[in-house]
Amino acid sequence: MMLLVGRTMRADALSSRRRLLDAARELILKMGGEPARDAVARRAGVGIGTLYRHFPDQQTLLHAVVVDVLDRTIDAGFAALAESATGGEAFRRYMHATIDTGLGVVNIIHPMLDKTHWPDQHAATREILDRLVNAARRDSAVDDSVTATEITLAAIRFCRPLAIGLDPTDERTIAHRQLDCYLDGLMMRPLTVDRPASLTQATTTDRSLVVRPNRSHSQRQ
Amino acid sequence: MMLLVGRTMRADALSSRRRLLDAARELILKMGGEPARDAVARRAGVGIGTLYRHFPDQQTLLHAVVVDVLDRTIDAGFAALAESATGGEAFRRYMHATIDTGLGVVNIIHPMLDKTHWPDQHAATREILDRLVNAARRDSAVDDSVTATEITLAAIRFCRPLAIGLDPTDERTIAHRQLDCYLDGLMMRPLTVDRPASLTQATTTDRSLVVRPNRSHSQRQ
DNA sequence: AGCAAGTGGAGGATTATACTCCGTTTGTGA
DNA sequence: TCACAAACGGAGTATAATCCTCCACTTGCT
Repeated sequence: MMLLVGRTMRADALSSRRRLLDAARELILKMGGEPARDAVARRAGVGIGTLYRHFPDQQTLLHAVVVDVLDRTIDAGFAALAESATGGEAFRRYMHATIDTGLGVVNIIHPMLDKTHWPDQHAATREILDRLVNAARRDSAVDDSVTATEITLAAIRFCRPLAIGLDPTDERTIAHRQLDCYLDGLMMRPLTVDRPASLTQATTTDRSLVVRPNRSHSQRQ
Repeated sequence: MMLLVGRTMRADALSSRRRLLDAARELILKMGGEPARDAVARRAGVGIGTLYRHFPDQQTLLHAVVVDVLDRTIDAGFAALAESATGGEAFRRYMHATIDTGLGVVNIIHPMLDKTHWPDQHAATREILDRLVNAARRDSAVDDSVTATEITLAAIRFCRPLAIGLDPTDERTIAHRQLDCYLDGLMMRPLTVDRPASLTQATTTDRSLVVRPNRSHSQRQ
């Protein structure tokens, strides 16, 4: 009767669970809030009854989505740390992975859950992020003004769909390309001025760059 | 009986209209789709009856939102072109303005409107964007691979709220800061490699930079 | 083959949204 | 200041979406 997660689960149940978690995550990222249960089941391609058996209430579903996303992101974080040559590369790799895992969903869901927690995953995610930021700092890929919070906010931004009806492939391509530009900008931060003179005037040969963290934003408007 | 837009309108009606347009725009950006009429009125702080008097149906409302946003963006575009010293500066300024005007709403709404158009505003917006991109290219602030389409997609990304319950001020600050990083990355694109060697290794003095448009994205996973 | 485990979806209860109507309030011009 | 058209607000009803249960049917596993 009771549905146990793990090896004891039947194959089709496992597949249903996966589809439901994916569907829920995608809908939350799209809508920016709690998705309709029917919509989750429809998108997952399973019956509504199946959804209710796996996740008796919304809390259970949202909690499972968070744990799933965090687990997958943690894996990606370890892989990035283990397989990258530099701190900057690991950091960049991790950020791209967060688009695919949908990490941003955690921050969107968080305020909707009352007193339900996931201490292990939360601590692990936080620790990995800190390690990645520290590694990137150590290699001078980013300067000390780049914080874990800033990174988290970027992850949320880039994992949300644009809501203009793009197919998933295009959506993904665009997000990764935009993230790359963002990271380029973030990683050049310590050396940038409003813009390097070499970029605005092709004539000059002066490449001395001034440290100025806040750049053009302060001069806007 | 009929509500005419313009000088003939009473002051309170004009104010209601403004509040309604702002509320609708914000909700569309937040939800990524058609907002509930009641929600629009509630957020605008006006009665539901007032909404229906101003905009008898959803089409009328959405159309008005688009025209309003485009008009304000066009103004910002002219200001950016007129008051900026370089093409790159004008371009950057315009992009920041699109966050404040909420330009991205146009692309979100577009597919919902059947056969209703706004030819003047559309043409003007397109022309200004082209002029800005061309000006930026002319000044070598961006290379030729940067297209109007890419810019439009970025505008959509950065004008959407993060959906994590931030207050409007923080939301705005974060968006502008993230956009700045993105633009830094975009504008350095022609000169970047995976990352300039000077950033990853403090030791080297070699600043010769190789042209490679696609950079790190291609090497990701 | 057999059966526990799992699925799907009809259907009734509940809740949200759409829209109208009319009594009350308010801006404006004389 | 007054008078009145213009505009406002929101109660109330119709309609639609969403929630959730229940059980007959299907399927993976031993």
